[in-house]
Amino acid sequence: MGNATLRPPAKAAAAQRLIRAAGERLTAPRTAVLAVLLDAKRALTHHEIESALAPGVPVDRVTVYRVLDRLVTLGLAHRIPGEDRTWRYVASRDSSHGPHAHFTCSRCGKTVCLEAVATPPDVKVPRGFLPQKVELTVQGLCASCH
Amino acid sequence: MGNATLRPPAKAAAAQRLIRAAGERLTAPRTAVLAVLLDAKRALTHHEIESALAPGVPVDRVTVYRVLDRLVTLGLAHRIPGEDRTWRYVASRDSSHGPHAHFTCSRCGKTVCLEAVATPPDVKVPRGFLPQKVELTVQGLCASCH
DNA sequence: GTGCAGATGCAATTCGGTTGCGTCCCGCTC
DNA sequence: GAGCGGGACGCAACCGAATTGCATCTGCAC
Ligand SMILES: [Mn+2]
Ligand SMILES: [Mn+2]
Ligand SMILES: [Zn+2]
Ligand SMILES: [Zn+2]
Repeated sequence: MGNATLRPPAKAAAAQRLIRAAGERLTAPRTAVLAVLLDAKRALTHHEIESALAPGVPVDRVTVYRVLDRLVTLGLAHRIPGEDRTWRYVASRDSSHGPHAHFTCSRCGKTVCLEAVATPPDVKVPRGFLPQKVELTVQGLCASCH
Repeated sequence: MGNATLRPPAKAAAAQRLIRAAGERLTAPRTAVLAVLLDAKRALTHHEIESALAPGVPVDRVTVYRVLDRLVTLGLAHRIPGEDRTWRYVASRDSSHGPHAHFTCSRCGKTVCLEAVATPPDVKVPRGFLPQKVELTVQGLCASCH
């Protein structure tokens, strides 16, 4: 009825579909958190996710952490370690495209996926070492910070 | 006179030379911390550095943090962000060789420089973004963990 | 509708790192 | 070799992201 609710965004339905498809129990916190991620144009911190959630159903901080962990495990999201010691989360748009680089603005912290830049799959490691995952992060200034 | 002191290691003299050469005031904490780094064969956490220091002159935790910051600023050491949200520090062996990749064991946390692997200098970023530093980290299992 | 494994909420805790501030001491000057 | 001044140090308090323990609740298979 024309109410002014800004959250949850239209992505809620998509979120539900993805969670179901992953064979997970469908809960309000999961739907809400994933919807926020699907709606975002950049990587979000736990804190940013929490406040994007606030107006609707309140979700406990710890639950947000646990939901995010779960989404990452399921491959529905990935998380990026930050220079500022906080994780940032992004919905994994398309499970078909591989691991990629990320850019973080050292001034405002804004973090985005560089989907065009694949991480090198062929790094040479010392004898006996078993490489599993390659992380490629670019620090610098974003468009609005320089 | 033949006492069994294990610390500071023989690298103390080298540490003093480097600190002097950087135009810095020579203090016991600085010498001790840098000597530990010069003696290490892998990247060390703040905690590891602190305990490597312990038997000799006790140095305050906070001082260790400040000394490490300073060494990094001076280019005498570099630090590596970890998946476990802790920095690891390495003496910068040779100021002449550029930025390189790192390997971190996801089981034991052991971190080493992959000096042979240079970080790609040419990453393509979105319009208006200014890249400044590229971080290339390989996660996996070290020789003694798999 | 019932039962239960799994999910949530809440409070307390951990832990790497930082800040404020009074005291100390390195290295320069005379 | 004393005197001095600014930087370095030690100590205690603090911060914030993330984790843990546990009681309660709930999605969903039956
Ligand atoms: Mn990404
Ligand atoms: Mn290195
Ligand atoms: Zn920015
Ligand atoms: Zn290992």
